[in-house]
Amino acid sequence: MQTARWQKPSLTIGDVARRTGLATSALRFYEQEALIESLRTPGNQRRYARDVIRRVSFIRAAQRVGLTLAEVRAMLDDLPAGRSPTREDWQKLASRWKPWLDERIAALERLRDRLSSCIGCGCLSLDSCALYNSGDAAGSLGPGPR
Amino acid sequence: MQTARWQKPSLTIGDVARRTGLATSALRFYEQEALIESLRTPGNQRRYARDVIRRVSFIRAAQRVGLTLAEVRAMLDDLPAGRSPTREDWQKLASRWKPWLDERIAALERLRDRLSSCIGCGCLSLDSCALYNSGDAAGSLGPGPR
DNA sequence: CTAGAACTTCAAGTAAACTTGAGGTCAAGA
DNA sequence: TCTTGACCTCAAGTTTACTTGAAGTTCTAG
Repeated sequence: MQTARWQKPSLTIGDVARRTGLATSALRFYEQEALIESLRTPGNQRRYARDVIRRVSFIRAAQRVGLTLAEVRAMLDDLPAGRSPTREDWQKLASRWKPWLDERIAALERLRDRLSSCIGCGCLSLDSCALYNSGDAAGSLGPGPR
Repeated sequence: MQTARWQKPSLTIGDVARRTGLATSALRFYEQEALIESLRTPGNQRRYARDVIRRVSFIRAAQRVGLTLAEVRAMLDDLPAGRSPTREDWQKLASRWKPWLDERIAALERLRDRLSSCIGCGCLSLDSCALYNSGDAAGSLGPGPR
């Protein structure tokens, strides 16, 4: 077990795992994918700044709403590498991604509302139902795996 | 090319592919996964009822908002196999899935609003920012691939 | 100083959702 | 009838997002 004896900004990978709820293997994977960073001790063990916990939380939150890690990386690349992000950095990130988020929210609401309206309308054949007859058909997700 | 000479409810796999925007391989895969059904010609080729197009559209809409195929199958299993779905069938399906959809919509809105509020709040360190300090950390997605 | 928990790398495995390819059959217009 | 595009099956490949395992190293409490 790691005790918090050092006041230096150096969390072990186990500390970060415990605080974020992720497995250490996932954190190593994220680092490999350039989503997070770490310093090394003389003995080659990873040490993380506290920032990383917030960064990981953000990654998970974004993933949970359907962004891929590649998309998350694209988002995080809008933030500066060395320094703390400024308001302008966030402005850029947010304006870039708000339309995407809005679109996704709208799609979800459409599905939900269609489901509900199908209950209300009492259509038995469903031929004229809004749920079905709505240009949602095409492969707007593209090919490949999800 | 298939001409629409028969008025029978029998679309070829190519017809369905064209109308839904999916690849034929995807349709075969869906059938293998028991998401859709087909009849066979004497020559062993698939023939689909028109229903399948709406069913596929539904599957894609649900997938687009983040449901896995397993979840979609669970949804569709709420609908009867042989007969057309009644209002009660839809009622059951909708009441089952509305909370899930509501939760997902809320999560997306949270992410969007946090992003926006971060712009407005002008926090440079982001230590006290709502975006970061909000019990979103834990692995609520569970282990395994996405 | 030493036991053992925690860490290291690297290779390989896994699940989901398909796609691709090989090798062959079916069907409809010229 | 023949040709050719559309269809068939089955096996293997692909991507994403990780996990698991082996084999070895580091760190720290006792």
